[in-house]
Amino acid sequence: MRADPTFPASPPRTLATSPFERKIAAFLSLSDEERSALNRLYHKTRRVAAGKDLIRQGQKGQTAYLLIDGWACSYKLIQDGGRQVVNIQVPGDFLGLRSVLFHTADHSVETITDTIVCEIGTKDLLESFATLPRLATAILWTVSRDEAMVVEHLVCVGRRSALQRVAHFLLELGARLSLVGLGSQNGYSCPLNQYVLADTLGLTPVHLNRVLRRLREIGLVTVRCGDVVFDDFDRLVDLAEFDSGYLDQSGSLLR
Amino acid sequence: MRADPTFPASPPRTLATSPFERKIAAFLSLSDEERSALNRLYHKTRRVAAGKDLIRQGQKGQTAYLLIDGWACSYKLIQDGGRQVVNIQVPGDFLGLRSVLFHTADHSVETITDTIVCEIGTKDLLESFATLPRLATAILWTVSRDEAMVVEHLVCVGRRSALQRVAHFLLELGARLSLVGLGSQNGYSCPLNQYVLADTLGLTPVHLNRVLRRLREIGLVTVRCGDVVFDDFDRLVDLAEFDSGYLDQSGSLLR
DNA sequence: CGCAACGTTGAAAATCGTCAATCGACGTGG
DNA sequence: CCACGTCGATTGACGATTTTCAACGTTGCG
Repeated sequence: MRADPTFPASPPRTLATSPFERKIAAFLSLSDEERSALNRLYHKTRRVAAGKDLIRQGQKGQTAYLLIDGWACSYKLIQDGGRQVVNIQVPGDFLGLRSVLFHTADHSVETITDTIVCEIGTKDLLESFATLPRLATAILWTVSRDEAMVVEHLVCVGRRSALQRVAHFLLELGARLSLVGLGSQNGYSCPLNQYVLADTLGLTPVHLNRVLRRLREIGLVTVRCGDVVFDDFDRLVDLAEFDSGYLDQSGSLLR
Repeated sequence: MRADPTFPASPPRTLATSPFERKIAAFLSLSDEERSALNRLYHKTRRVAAGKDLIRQGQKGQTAYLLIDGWACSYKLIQDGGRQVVNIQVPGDFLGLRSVLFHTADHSVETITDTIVCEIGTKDLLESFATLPRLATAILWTVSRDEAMVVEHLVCVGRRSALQRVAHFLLELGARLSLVGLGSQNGYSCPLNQYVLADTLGLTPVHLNRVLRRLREIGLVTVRCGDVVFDDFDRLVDLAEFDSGYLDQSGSLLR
């Protein structure tokens, strides 16, 4: 196992108790008061089956969620029936946070596996800004980080070949999962089927399948049966021109 | 001039004095106290020549700016020397706001025309959250709206044909310019050359040129000599499947 | 004049999508 | 138990889109 700054080998060690605290631990640490106020924002915890729309594009007055366990994806529909998956969400990520300030949801969120989610009281959240400005900053950081990920996704789809795109995506997902202890440089468990991957990467399922085959044949990565196995991590990073700088925001402005 | 909700015919009438106030006027109106606190955040106003990098990817401790006059674009470089333009900025837009909370800038911002920009004291901005929570909400809204635009851009590049992509982009830009009184359903003045357009839309300049020719030949839109002229607005909206819902956030949660 | 930036075009090649079909795994109802 | 349908993965053949390479025209400017 090499010490590569582009890929954290182990999850950060923190004593954070909630998923959100864990997520922002690299950015700032909350006071006890902020911590307890935060816990009051978590409402019902719900189990949601795989393949359900949690948030529906065009829906008014939506709620936001925190993803506790399982996988989800956010996507936008287009008129011909296709869709573009904007982001894959893994445990610790917010769902629908971006458009809490919008009247109607501008995207949908669908569960990919069975999940456990936690409702966020968005009105409480906004009102808590008055007493907890550092919380406001933390939320702003979260939204900014999400945007950074979408931007990198855009770069991938706009300017990389299909081969690089797929490689880059698999590496990025691995890096994100490593941050929460669900992946390593060897690989990770991944419940995404080829249709979701294709919708994410702006490819057709058929072409994605061929690209995956090629990546497997040249000995870089194997995606099969719900597992991603990095056969040659270094060469894969090289091919994808992967640099996790936009993910690794540790040591930020505030502490 | 038809009354089409997808394209505001005239800019909103407000008495807002600063570009940022004008921008968020549809979302919330600020008190006098908030207004004056906001004005204290505006530092030096600078003139910047066309073609300069205002923010450079990888730079540490960057400043954010408000674009007062002129055009700019934010982009990310890729290793082979190419780039992906993430967004075009027009008067009233922020530059570099997304990564104020990041140690190093994750993207670059380049001026396209001669511009006038205004430095934002980002530390003051974050500190002002303590006394002005509504300002925090407004900033969060701004970042969320920017993200919504990037998401729509991603959908364009990932799932639309080159023809639709170009048409959609020209319409979106028109809608944004209309909001600040710089465009209409007839068209607008546009200083973007074909290289910038190509880098924005994930196409080669050569192919972009052919697409523009086709759009002109079928009588939809003419892009020439720094002007965009909508020859058949309705058919263009139809082709692009354009729906400005993600831009028009008027009537939001707060007032 | 000569150079540089931008726009334009043609021809050939590579990439990617579409259509159609097959295969295996899995669950469900008869 | 088995037939059947569904879902996801896979492959081939073909066609469309997009890129690449190369060249040329125009404009503006030192």
